[in-house]
Amino acid sequence: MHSQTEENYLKAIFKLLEKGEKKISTNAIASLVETAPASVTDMLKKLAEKKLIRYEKYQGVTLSVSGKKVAINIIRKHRLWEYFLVEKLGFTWDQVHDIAEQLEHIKSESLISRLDSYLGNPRVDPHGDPIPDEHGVFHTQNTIPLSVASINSSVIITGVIDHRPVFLRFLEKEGFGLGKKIIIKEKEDIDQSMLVLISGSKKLKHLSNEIARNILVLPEK
Amino acid sequence: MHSQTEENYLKAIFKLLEKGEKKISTNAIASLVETAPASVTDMLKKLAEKKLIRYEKYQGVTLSVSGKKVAINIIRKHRLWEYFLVEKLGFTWDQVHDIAEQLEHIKSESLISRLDSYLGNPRVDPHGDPIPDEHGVFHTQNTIPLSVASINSSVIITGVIDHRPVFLRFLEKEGFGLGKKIIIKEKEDIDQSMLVLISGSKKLKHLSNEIARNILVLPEK
DNA sequence: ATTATTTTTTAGATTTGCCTAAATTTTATT
DNA sequence: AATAAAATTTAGGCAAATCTAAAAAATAAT
Repeated sequence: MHSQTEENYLKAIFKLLEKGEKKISTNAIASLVETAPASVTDMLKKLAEKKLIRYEKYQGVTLSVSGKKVAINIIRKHRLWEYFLVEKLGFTWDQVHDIAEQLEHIKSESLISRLDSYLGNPRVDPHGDPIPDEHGVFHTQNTIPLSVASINSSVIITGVIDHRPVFLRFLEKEGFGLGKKIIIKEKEDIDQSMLVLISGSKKLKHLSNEIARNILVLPEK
Repeated sequence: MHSQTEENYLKAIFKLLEKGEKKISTNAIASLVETAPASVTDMLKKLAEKKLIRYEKYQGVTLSVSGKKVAINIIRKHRLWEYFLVEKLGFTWDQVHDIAEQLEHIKSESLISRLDSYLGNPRVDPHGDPIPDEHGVFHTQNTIPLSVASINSSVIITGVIDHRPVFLRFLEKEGFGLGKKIIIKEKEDIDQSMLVLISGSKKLKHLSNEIARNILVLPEK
């Protein structure tokens, strides 16, 4: 079995790989797991010995097949628990991250498989992030950042990039919850900010490009 | 905050106190937490410094008020999670201990209070053990071991003393689940074994005294 | 009341994960 | 290409929780 710490490192590496980078830097990992770079080096050696990552000094790391499996499983557990917390216990989407961060390390195959069925095998968590299935497969949709949606098009909010509670609460307050349908009415050349209409509502909302880039949407039809 | 290990020591001490002993021995704790006595001594010093226990060398330990509070809260969490695992996820009563042993250390007040309401504020866990309320109060019933129930009396099974999965599976297989009503038909002088009738069933079941002592019942009327 | 046994504690090490400071390597800049 | 800056690794240590072996204290047995 792997320690919680090992699992957190693998998850961090996976997230960095997912974000685009091919080779992952020590510093990037350090900032994700909130520890000193020197500690990361220690852990990388350990993970390499266990064949969970491929690692050569100064050259960055990548996940091995088994390391990737562990990482995906942690993400699966994290997202299933988040779904549980929101759908069954009534938490809001800005409150669940820290609790799921603990729950994701509970070790029991049968627990997760039962939880998955109990929840109805959800495909996405409360932030719209895909929940990998029991084989580690992500079923993703073709979403785009709201910032690149074309003018006059109609889109559905399916996720967020920024997961900070403060951002999530802002969206909630302004009516930009998951599943909401919006129409892009105007876009300023100067700063790429946009005026949008939330389906059902009367008044236009103004969104900076900074914010629009952090909202994922599915174009309609 | 306290470490998981500290929580486990406090829980162990609480359980020993609950079982009758006034002063708790190092060896008893060692066997409950499955560690060497020397390790227990180390931890006792640490817990005493934190004022969670009262400890004098060679004299055993007792819990302080704050230590007791921590212990009861861990037990509350353990039992609520066991209830969840059985009632919501469909586990059987012999499968939930090890998973709850992990879940009990998740730190979040709001999680437990929401879980408690979600489950309908249950009073007892799947083994019939009382679940302390949010103030740490146990609401107990006047149960007795089946072994001392009087002949021809009718009783309801409300709990078990032995929690080993092998014992629980035996009870389940023989039809002695929680809530079952049974009548004591005969009692052998020689070994105190008894013949009982499970309500609804036709044939008498034989129970050794050893087993009857590990079944808790509520006498009817 | 002495001796023997059991229990408990101390002493000294080990493992895991972390740290700071210094050294090394890589990358960027002139 | 040489130097400056940034990133990474090594070295040496620390804290938590554990262990074994040896010493000390408490309890039991003669």
